[in-house]
Amino acid sequence: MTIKTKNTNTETDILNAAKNVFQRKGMDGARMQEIADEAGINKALLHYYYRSKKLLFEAVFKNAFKLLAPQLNNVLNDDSDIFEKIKNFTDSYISFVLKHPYLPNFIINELNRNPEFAQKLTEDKHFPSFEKFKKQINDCITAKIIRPLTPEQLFINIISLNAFPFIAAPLLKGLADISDKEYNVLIEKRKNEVAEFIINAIKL
Amino acid sequence: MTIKTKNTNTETDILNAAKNVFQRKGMDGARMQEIADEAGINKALLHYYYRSKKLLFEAVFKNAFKLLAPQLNNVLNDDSDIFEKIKNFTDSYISFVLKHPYLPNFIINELNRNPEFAQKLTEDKHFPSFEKFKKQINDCITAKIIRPLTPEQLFINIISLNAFPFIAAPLLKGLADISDKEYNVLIEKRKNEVAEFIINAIKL
DNA sequence: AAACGATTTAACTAAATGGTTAACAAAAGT
DNA sequence: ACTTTTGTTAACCATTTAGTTAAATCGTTT
Repeated sequence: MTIKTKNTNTETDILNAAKNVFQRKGMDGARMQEIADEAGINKALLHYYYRSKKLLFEAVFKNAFKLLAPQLNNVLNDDSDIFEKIKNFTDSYISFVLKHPYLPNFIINELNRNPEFAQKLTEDKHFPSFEKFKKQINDCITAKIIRPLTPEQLFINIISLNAFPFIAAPLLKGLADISDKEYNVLIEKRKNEVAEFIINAIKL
Repeated sequence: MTIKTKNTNTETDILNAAKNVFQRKGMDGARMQEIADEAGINKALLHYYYRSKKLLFEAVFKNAFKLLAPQLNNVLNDDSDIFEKIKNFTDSYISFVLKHPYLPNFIINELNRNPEFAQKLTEDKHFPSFEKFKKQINDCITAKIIRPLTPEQLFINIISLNAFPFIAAPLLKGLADISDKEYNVLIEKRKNEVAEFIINAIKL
């Protein structure tokens, strides 16, 4: 068994550098030279590992989505009851994004600029399915545990309340006149408050 | 009084073309040639009216924000009582974005890529102020009309629920397995449902 | 030591891109 | 009428950019 540490390292170094640059600047704003610099290698080696900018970008994007998908599955495919699920999801999602601050914006952004991407994603075997969540919500409504509303709307609301504060951070900070430090405190509190908010909105 | 129709038309033609291209492709993805084509003029004329890509972009961005600001003022600086305000805002905001689908994503996006922009915006005289809303919410809490929560969190929730479904449309369509047509129907329903959702969440 | 893969260097290409120039046309001012 | 200003164009320029190539170096394996 040969030690291919050096080999493997550069490859992930590149991927990591590319992630940083792409997430900061987007596909169009990113420069191959900048990625090479950030990875501590030269531009030729980039093309040695990933033939083109497009392929490198796709690798980064797939990686990013692979990271996000399990988070979404916390709400779509999890066995806990609806209120627990909402609590768990908000807490874990906010923790997750605090660790990967550029990720949601990156994904949403490139998905907007490239809607065929979304199409391709859904065709993937590992793409989260909506069915289980749909059934759970409809069952809760029948059992009069929550107010009647379509699963789709509830899902959109849950994701909106959790994801938007990160995506629109600069705007919201400006509008609500909050400093960076205060904003972080506020986000931290949302781990509980968002769940409460949603539960109050739907509980019967 | 001379008729400067021709003059004025090309200038706004450019601004309009630039708006379309910038909102579709972003600052980095947009090409001056494409803007010129869309405006039906020569590239040199772009630089005649707006000296550089940067200046043209800033003109487009300011215009976009000027369009959005009054919407935000519907929630921040309006005299109606809190429940009416929420209903009015969701209805009018959703109608507004249906007319300008690319606008929220454009603003949030470029604000993320360029956080100094946000700083500059807040310094503008016409930038919405948060004070009135803050007082209103705190008064409602004291009067036991709504549950206790900070005005900032409520504000973030309101904006999130209204704006995110547009910004993340491709992702949400994919996740909840909704066609474009169905999604529009769903958005239309949100004009009422989002307001209900929020009011249920906060009403005592 | 030969062979191999990983990596660097450095020069290069071809296309795209933002921006300029100079000349021309059309209005407006005199 | 003619001069000045404003609007518009085609051709051009300088720079940037993704991507290539070919030769050299270095480390590991055989």
